[in-house]
Amino acid sequence: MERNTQQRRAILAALEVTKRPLSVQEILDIASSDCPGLGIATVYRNVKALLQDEKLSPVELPGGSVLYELPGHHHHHHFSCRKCQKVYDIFDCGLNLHNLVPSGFKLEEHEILLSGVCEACAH
Amino acid sequence: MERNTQQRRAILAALEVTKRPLSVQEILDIASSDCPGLGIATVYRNVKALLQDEKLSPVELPGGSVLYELPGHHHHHHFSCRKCQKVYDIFDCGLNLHNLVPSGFKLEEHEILLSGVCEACAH
DNA sequence: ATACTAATGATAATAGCTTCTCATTATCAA
DNA sequence: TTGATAATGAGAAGCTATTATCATTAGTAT
Repeated sequence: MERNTQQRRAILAALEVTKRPLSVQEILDIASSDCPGLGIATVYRNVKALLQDEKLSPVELPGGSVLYELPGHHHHHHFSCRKCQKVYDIFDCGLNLHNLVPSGFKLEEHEILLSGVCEACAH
Repeated sequence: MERNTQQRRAILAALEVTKRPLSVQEILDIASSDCPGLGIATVYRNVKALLQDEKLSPVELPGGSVLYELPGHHHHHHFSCRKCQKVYDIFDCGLNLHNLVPSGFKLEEHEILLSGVCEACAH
């Protein structure tokens, strides 16, 4: 059976309170204030379990880092700050790219990654 | 001084012939037919040097893999095949996303990554 | 052709991140 | 409460990608 531990509650609380995608290390740092002594292995274990239960969504960034956020949002994009490395959710999606970022944010670059099946593999 | 070795020629030839972004491992595999015995360390060394000389451009994918392609193209996007994992260049960019992919290709997903400076860091 | 030395190939070492191990702790059904 | 055991923390181990080491090879100026 699955136990409702202090550690798991602190991890979920960190994600709920922060409202943006977090790395494993960020989850550890934030949840540690609720739960002193929290170990990195426990964060990894819980993140893995939460992903399998679909209580957490991965956000994969170019460069290799993976962040996690609570699911339930509909389609949205992400804004990555060049200076602080934080990643913010962007909900509006009219594809006028400059309108996507919140006021005060400066959009400098964007990347579009398309995926699907290429011609050679379509058969 | 910089020497024009058989290995470097084979590495550049692999990128010229293939006309799509390649991973270090793919470069090794393809260039090995021109240059049997080619070592992975040599590919890393040459890729690093070519990047510094801006004779090669990195293509960073969500999930962490980094591919390399010859520069000189103007702004373009990439199409990643779900089945064969190959990445193709997409040159047309009208932002009608379905028009971006070549005929015969099936567009299933796209990701947009915006980046810049967030409000908190703008000051 | 020769000498100098940059570049190479094989492999050891490193780095960063993630998972495993295991003794201990804490949750929860009864 | 208590007993069974899932979950934890600490650190070892594993993994993957990249870089360093070093004896040997090969490009280049002469």
